[in-house]
Amino acid sequence: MPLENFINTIIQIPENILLEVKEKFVKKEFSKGDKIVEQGKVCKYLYFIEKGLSRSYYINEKGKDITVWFFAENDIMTGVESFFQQKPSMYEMEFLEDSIVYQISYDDLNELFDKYHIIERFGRLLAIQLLTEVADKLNAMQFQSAKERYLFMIKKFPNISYRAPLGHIASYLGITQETLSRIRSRI
Amino acid sequence: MPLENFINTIIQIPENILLEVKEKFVKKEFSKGDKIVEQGKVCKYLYFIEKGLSRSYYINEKGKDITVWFFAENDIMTGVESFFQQKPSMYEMEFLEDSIVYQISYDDLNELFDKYHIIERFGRLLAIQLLTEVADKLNAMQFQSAKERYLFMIKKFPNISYRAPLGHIASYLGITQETLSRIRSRI
DNA sequence: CGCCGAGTTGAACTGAATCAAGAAACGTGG
DNA sequence: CCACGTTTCTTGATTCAGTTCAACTCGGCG
Repeated sequence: MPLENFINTIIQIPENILLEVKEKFVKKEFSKGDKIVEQGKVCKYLYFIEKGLSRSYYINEKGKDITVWFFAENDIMTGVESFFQQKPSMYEMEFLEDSIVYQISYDDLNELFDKYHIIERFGRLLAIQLLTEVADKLNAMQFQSAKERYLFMIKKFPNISYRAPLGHIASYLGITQETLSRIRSRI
Repeated sequence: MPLENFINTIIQIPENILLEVKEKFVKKEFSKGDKIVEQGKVCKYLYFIEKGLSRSYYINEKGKDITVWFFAENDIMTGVESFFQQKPSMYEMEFLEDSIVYQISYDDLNELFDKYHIIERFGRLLAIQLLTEVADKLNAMQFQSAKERYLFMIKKFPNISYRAPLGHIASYLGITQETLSRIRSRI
């Protein structure tokens, strides 16, 4: 089971606790276009994506749609600051494909954190892993050309260009759609 | 005591445990120019800065010195991936001012994580806080002009421009020293 | 059919990089 | 306390990657 495998890549958890964790994660299906977080509202769940694709994004001052992050198979997805601090979200989140996910509510997750030290540890290690990923992207954004960033992204989301519209990918990379189109045509 | 205050801003910890935590953090003084992490070596300690300033940086393919992050009063400083996964560091770290810090070793910290659930939680919440900071900078890097980024940084490190050389600040912002000099002259 | 959103292509423009030369500030030794 | 070399900062001229604006192509679908 993908969720179980994912947890195991981070930390080994005793069978009985793992069972309880899996019980708290509720399987849900979403359709392409479904929104799960709205700007200004609190993000209620943390999701594990078994199958499908989603993104977080916001509309900037100039009315432009900016993709912040993509989430694909075996990713943990949530509005981190909104979910963990239960405050209004800066971002929206929507599915780009019909998707199968497992969701856990803030209260249920905190119950697990309270009850099991090892789950708290799992949370810490997961946060550190996410931190590393964001730091990697920051580094890429800061010191690589548009083309290098595109190739860097392809590594993390190998088939994203067949799955997400060009405009979303471009804003994720911090470039315009036109520039991305030109980069692509030269490969 | 600053370290204690800092911990309290994240989570309330019982007096007796806090005492034990404080015992594990060893006070140290460093001089301007001292290196505490070298590229390719494992980062041994996590530091809390009571007074002073430091930075993490690396030398890129073209031989350019790139500042990754600054750490000032009341910041936690460490090479996150190197320290927590005990693997060779990509970065170096050095002090830019004579500094007073409290350091804790990997083993001692893990002992605390093992022993006290609440410290593990503190670690998780801290990681989430760092994650948010890095995400903020990523957002700034991606969608703001050089000038906006400079002003953004001033908020986070108010007097950095009197404390760190221009070149370090420029590479932190992802721009050249010349560009930063010009931005400054227009303010 | 004809419209509509998604992607492409072209031309002009611009913010920031690069290259190059000086000016200031800084610390170390005589 | 001054002189000298080194590091730090500024300024100018040129170049370039990527933006902007605008027109055009293509495939899908009512």
